[in-house]
Amino acid sequence: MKILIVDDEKDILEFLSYNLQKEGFEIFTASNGSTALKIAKKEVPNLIILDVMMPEMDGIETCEKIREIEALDSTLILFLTARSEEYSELAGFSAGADDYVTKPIKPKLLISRVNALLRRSQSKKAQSFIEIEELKIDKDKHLLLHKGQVVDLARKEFNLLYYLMTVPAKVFTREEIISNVWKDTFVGDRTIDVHIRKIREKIGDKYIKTIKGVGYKFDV
Amino acid sequence: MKILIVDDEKDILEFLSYNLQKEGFEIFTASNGSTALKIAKKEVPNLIILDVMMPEMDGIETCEKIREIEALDSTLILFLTARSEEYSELAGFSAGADDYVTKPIKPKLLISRVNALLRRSQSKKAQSFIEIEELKIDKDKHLLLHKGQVVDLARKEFNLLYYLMTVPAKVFTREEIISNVWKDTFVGDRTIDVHIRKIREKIGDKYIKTIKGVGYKFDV
DNA sequence: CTGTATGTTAAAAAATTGTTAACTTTTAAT
DNA sequence: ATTAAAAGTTAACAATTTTTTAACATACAG
Repeated sequence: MKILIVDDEKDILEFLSYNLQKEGFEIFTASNGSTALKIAKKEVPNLIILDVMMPEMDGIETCEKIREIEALDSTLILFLTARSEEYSELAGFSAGADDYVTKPIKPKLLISRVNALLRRSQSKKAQSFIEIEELKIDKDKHLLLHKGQVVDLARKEFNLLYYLMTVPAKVFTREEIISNVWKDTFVGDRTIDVHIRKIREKIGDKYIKTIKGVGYKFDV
Repeated sequence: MKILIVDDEKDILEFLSYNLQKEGFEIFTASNGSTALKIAKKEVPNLIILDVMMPEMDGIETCEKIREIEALDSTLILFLTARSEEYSELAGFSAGADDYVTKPIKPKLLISRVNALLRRSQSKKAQSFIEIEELKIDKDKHLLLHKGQVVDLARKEFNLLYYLMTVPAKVFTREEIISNVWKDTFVGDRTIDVHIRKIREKIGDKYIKTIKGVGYKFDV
């Protein structure tokens, strides 16, 4: 794994190089934005650690330039910021950063963040919504759209439908449904049926199918 | 751009004033921490350059006091340190500094760092407001406009609304809200409800939606 | 047909949120 | 430093919605 570290302060470059090299990463360094761009183009690192604060071309600007280079499309960018800013305010994210660490840098924390980032990039980023035919269900927004119309579902109804939709066409037994949607509370079988009915009332009968003697499945 | 320079040595004050004035900044000076606080409160400078080593109230202490003043929330602080300290040990960052420069001061370096800092704060400012339909909320100005009219929100109300608006349509759980708006103080669920109610009183019911069993979301 | 599984309904029970007012803390002004 | 005003928090309870159950109806496989 190649990591490019960009900072105008030699102390920090050495400090980070030392700590990351110890972890077995291949380290490149640059002390300003334009050098960083050159090295990045040549080496195509997996991760670039960028100091936000640099004279001339600062981290944000460098980040934006990097994001314009197609070859560096899957390169991760981690920012070093001086003071902890609120996540949602951090300008770096809009410039295309993937994570940030605040100074003063604790080597252990940095290393775990670097590893987490690289691990995460291996697996695809999970989408928060599932879209099947005329139905779109979004867990983050807790929103169900049916033919573009918002459908109001209570929490259990929502969770149940979402669960069925996670694996379309698979039949879920009531047992599976209870242990996944209700977790550790016990409910009778009829309870599930009632919820299914309420969902059907709201989105129509065609989506949820009953497999007699087995359970329910979401299917189109 | 207003810059407040704080140092107990007159020579340095003059030296820095001269160099920064030449760059077109509006300069204020103070020779000790308590004077600095008074001037800072009155002038609300964009940047404060603080000498770490001062008799009585030192730079670190002054910095902490400044950080407690809400009006100076977006004021940047740059430290002057006498000798290069081990980077990871620099106490200034934990006190809320944004950057530091080591003595002896090279005017060119200082100016480029000052410019980099101010540029950063500008780009932060550029994305400090969110506008959705008839609502415009500006974090820096702590200002909410509803149909072009100013709406007075208390601080917590403001922060809560701003937080919800950062990701429109996403449902935030009370847990998320508490850890982001209240940070590390514990409050009961009812407290959030009360704040939500007060916001609704001021901007109407249509914007903040309750997702029963989940949380609240901002949606149009 | 018959027995079992599922559908349906309404009502009870439980959970969640809304609201008010009292109280505490913070902030700003003197 | 004192004090008044504003902001923030909480408890108590009301209102609302969700969830569950029980009872009974219906469907369907064999």
